Amino acid sequence: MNYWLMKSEPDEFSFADLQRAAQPCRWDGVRNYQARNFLRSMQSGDLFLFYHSSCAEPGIAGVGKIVHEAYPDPTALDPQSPYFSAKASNEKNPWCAVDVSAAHSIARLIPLTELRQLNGLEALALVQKGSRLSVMPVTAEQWHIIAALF
DNA sequence: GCCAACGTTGGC
DNA sequence: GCCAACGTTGGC
Repeated sequence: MNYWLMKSEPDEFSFADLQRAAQPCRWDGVRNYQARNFLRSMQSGDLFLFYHSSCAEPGIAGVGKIVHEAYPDPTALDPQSPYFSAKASNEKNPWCAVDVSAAHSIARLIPLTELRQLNGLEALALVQKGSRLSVMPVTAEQWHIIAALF
C-alpha cells in the first residue's frame, strides 16, 4: 500500500465535502504531468492526506483513500468544464482521474506552518520552497511522522 | 492583493 | 534546442 498527499482548494472541494458524500468522489482536474503520473501509480486502498490549499488555513484536513485507480478524466473533454483541455480527445486523453472516499477524520487541521517545523519531512515536496505539485507521494516514514499528530 | 517560483508556449 | 513571455499556483 502506498501513501499520497493531494491538494484541494476547500472553497471548491473540502474534506468535509468528501465526508458528506454518499458515494466515492472523482478527483479530477489535475493538469500537470508529474501529478498525473502519480495519479497513475495509485492503487485501490492507498491512503492520502487531504490538504487544503489557497485558503486562510492551509494544512492537512483529513485522510482519504483511493477507491478506484486512474481512468481518463472526463472533465478534459467537456467544453463546459473549467478543466477542459484542447489536447484531449475521446481517442487520446492525456489526463486522468481517480475515485476517492473519506477514510478518517483527524482531531484538528494540521497547519502547513506546523508541518514545516517537523523533522523528517524535508524531502516532502509540500514543504519545499516553490513547489506547486498538487499530487505527491508520501513515504511510510513521512506518513508516520504526520500521523502521530492525528 | 502581492509576488516568488514554477510550468508551458511559441518564436527563432 | 534555447529562452523570453506569459499564465498559474499558492503562501502570506
